[in-house]
Amino acid sequence: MSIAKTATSTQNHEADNRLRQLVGYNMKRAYHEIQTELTAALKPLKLKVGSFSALAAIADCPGLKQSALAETLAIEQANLVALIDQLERRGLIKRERARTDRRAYALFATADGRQLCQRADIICRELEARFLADIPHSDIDQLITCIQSIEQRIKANMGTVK
Amino acid sequence: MSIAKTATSTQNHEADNRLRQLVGYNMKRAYHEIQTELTAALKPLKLKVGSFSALAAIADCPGLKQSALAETLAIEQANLVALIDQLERRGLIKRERARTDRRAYALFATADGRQLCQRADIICRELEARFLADIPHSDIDQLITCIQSIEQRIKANMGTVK
DNA sequence: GAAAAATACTTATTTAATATAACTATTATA
DNA sequence: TATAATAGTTATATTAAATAAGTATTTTTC
Repeated sequence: MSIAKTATSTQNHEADNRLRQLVGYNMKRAYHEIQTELTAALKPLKLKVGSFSALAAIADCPGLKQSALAETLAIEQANLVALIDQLERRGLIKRERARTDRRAYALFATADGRQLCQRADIICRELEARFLADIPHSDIDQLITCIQSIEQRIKANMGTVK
Repeated sequence: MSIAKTATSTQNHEADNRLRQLVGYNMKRAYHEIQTELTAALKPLKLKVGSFSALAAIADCPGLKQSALAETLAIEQANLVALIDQLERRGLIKRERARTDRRAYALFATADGRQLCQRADIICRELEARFLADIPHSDIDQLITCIQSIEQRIKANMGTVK
């Protein structure tokens, strides 16, 4: 008599064994955890992952235009507007009409914006340092390189093919 | 005269240099690409990333209960209901009242469900194989291990602290 | 130089994933 | 037996992300 491999007998543990072999599934799960922690950590600054990303890019690239920012962060221009609006309302950035192109806005972080960005950046780094503790720097660099190369490969190879 | 480091002079490229040093940011960007491709690849099977995950877990763990599935996939029970409903309506899985606990449902994949799961699984693997080509298997294993350990570290260390 | 096309941003709307809260039925606990 | 906890459901809210259409301006084309 064959014993069915039921949930009870397998203790239901590791029902996602198959999925765990996929890079995508693991990345989704890990990022979800990171995102949850990061969102909580940035809350005191009234920043979210998205608004911090935008602020950091603007602070690091004064005069950046909205369209370029959207491209950099891979978000739709349309979705950027509210984000930028909020940052501007809080006095963290300002919009200036681009001199060469009156359609466009050049974005600049204010002193307040740069300062808050710096604080947020430290929070992010410290958060990551906490859960990356014990992992050698070289491994982390390698991890980042690997993840970036996956992103690049998909953007380059996919879509073009089938 | 100091030349301001404006977007024009920096070509706006790499405004996310700072963010690129963060594991989380890179993971978000990479996963977004993966998810887009995977969603498209599964579309012919009328499966999404979420429904495939649920189907695979059920197929691999016959008799799994909904609550256990939700825990495994780290999604809310409430959000699982519609997912399971759809899979059941399509005849890919069936719900059976657990004999020992009439509150609970034991979930089983049907023959159709197992077959579709198999096809979807192949699609996922082939997709990943395409963008992981050139990366040695050992590196991929290491990558997955690293990502999983990050997930585990966060779940273990965070929340408990501060 | 004028018409047409493209670009930058905005607005409004939709979709999808996720989170939360309250409810019923059943089981476990005190 | 009363109480609390669990499994599933329903309804709702929040959020991120995608889409489509509109205005102003610039670029291209004839």
